[in-house]
Amino acid sequence: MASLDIVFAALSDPTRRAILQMLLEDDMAVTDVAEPFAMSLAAISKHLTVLTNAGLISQEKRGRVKWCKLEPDALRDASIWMQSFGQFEAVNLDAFEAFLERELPGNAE
Amino acid sequence: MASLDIVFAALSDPTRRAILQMLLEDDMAVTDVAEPFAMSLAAISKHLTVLTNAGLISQEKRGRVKWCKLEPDALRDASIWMQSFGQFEAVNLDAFEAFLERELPGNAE
DNA sequence: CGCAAATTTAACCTGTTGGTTGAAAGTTTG
DNA sequence: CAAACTTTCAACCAACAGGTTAAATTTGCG
Repeated sequence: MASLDIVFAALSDPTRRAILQMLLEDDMAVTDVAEPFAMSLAAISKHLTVLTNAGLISQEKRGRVKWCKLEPDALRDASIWMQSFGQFEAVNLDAFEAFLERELPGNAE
Repeated sequence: MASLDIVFAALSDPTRRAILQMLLEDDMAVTDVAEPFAMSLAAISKHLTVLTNAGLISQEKRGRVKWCKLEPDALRDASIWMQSFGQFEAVNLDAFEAFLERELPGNAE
């Protein structure tokens, strides 16, 4: 399990967060991940390595294409760490309630 | 409002996360924040600047002592960003439910 | 086979991070 | 006032991050 250090550092780059958002939609090949960005394939390849080391994505090579897949479990530790901040949770009640309504229809409230 | 870049980068250092945890207990002077750590006061001062720039703490000088105070609102954006990961939320249901039970007794479920 | 495609590696550059030490600045107190 | 205390500033350093380009690697295909 990647440490919080590694996970938060991986999340601190906007390119990498954008990549994660893209992978929410679907698994993607490296070349397709790189397409929207104004930087070299090599740079994107490095970003993908960082995300992989953080456990935020996994990569599977099929043929000459390497597919990138979101691994959302890695966010759990980071989120749990945040939740340890009791004072914070009170602030964020609205977001949590919205989440609950969406995720557990007819259960919350 | 500090960007996600800055907030996540601030959270990626274990010394800074430890400082935040300490400030959960109570506001603290810079010297007292530094006491448990095996590094110079100047280094801690820099860490506190990073946390301040991220909006995670505030500092108020009273006399010759500068008091550090947790500002948990800054974590909200980061948390909301994480919540945009639908697949992640499903994984984290237990933690969210535990939070709800603790925070909204008699309301959830 | 031989070329094209997909991705990584290597070498390099620049800027930033996290730490150091020593001096400086502002504040309190004897 | 002078000494002590709290904190920051300045200069420096080693290590790392994020980008580049060019070459290498692996795989698919006519």
